[in-house]
Amino acid sequence: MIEFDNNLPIYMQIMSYLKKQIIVGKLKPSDKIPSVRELASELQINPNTVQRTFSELEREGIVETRRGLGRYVTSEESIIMGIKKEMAGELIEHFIQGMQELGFASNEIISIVSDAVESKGEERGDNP
Amino acid sequence: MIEFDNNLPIYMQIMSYLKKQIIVGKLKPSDKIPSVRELASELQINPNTVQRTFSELEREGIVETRRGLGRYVTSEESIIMGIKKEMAGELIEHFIQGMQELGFASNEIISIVSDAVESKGEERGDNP
Amino acid sequence: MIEFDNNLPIYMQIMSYLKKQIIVGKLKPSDKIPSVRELASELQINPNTVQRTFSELEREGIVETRRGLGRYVTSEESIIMGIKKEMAGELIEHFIQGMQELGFASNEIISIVSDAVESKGEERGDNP
Amino acid sequence: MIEFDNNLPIYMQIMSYLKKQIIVGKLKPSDKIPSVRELASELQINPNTVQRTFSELEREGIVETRRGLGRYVTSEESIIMGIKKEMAGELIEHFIQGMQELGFASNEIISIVSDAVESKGEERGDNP
DNA sequence: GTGGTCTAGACCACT
DNA sequence: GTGGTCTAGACCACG
Repeated sequence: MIEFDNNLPIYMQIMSYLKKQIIVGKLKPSDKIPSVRELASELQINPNTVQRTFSELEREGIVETRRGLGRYVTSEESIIMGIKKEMAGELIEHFIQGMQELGFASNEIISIVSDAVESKGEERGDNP
Repeated sequence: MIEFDNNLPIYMQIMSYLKKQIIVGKLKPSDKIPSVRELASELQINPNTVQRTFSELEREGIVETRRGLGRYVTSEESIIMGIKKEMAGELIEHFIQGMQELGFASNEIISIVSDAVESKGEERGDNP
Repeated sequence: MIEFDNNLPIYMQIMSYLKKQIIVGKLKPSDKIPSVRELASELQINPNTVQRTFSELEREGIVETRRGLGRYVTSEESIIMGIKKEMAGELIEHFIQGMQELGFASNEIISIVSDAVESKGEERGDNP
Repeated sequence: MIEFDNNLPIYMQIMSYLKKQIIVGKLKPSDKIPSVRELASELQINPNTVQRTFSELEREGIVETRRGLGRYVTSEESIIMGIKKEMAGELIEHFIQGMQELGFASNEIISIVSDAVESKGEERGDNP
């Protein structure tokens, strides 16, 4: 289940949710993805909104439609790797540019990140 | 001059631009800030939009209006430090959560950031 | 093997494929055509889809069913000539109207077509 | 006013109509295009359908949205030339491939086109 | 005023 | 069953 954040369009939140599912391997290449109606009722949203999500994902080459059968995760792993790189690249770019604009020096940024991942890790028990 | 990104409200982009100016010290506490008309014509945007920017900044305590005199950056440095922390905190939170959702481990995140700040630094000649 | 274009119904793509086979003489009048099952497994599609293709072709008088024997290309050559004219007419009509709507003059259209058929011919070695 | 053809989605028909308007210069670079509501009421269709048309045109870089102001034809003429080439290229490709699959030889295709543009021209009085 | 999103519900073609 | 399109109407943020 997804918790929706009111500031971002729902269809984008589902897009990014599904992309992450694919990237971390919970949805594998050539897997069937839920139908529009299925996902809509599961997420308690309108089928049109789900439809839009899927259309966009298809435009990006991440899912493929087989007429009358349903939608499938693309079988081309290169595309999936591409999305991962793209999403990570955007995160990094946005983060570092933002920090530099706030006046943080390179070494400060690195040490802040180090501290943050450690405390995050502890939260999730990654750091026994 | 600001390059506007169409996905974000213009007034928010100006807000964050002005906040950064204050944080890095280009606008100092108690400095006068440009009038609505001035800024609007400089940025080629609707005065209403600038007006909204200022209202929001005022709501956050970052600028103060002195009737008949104009608007000024707050003189309370604690507020400015607060904004800096807040903006940095949001950046970090967003970044690390995003990277973890993409499946990156803590050490990967740190090394990616290290690489990125280095190459960024070189671009700008920070690393002689 | 046919490469399916997802934008057009599969049954129509097969229809047009079979019509062309007939027009160019690879399937001759009174030839037996493959059974539904055969064609379906050959093209890796649902038998229902093939069934539909055949029904439509039958409706147009292009194939005939002989009960218990199978389906055959019509023996009436006039029908075949008719299809050829019809398909060619549609192509031409669609093409010329489209080009004119794009603002191309008559002489431009002719010279573009001349250029195109020449380069196409070379590709296939028609122009030794 | 556009006459809608039931076989093609309305939003696509409007897209191609607007593209043609731009290509032939009835809509010029940087021209404002009608608002969603305007065009919807003019064409007697639902605003959502127009909205979709515009979104797609924007994705293709043909129109630009200025927040709160409206939509404008792109000012980059290179994009417009690109669409013209693309649309013409598709027409030609589709036409010639189709004719060749029907068994027409290169010289036949050329003479058929010549005949067709002449008669078309006469219809419209281009050939006094 | 503008565009962007969403819901609700319908119809259609395809497999 | 599947996806694709469309209508009707609503709400919101933006300028």
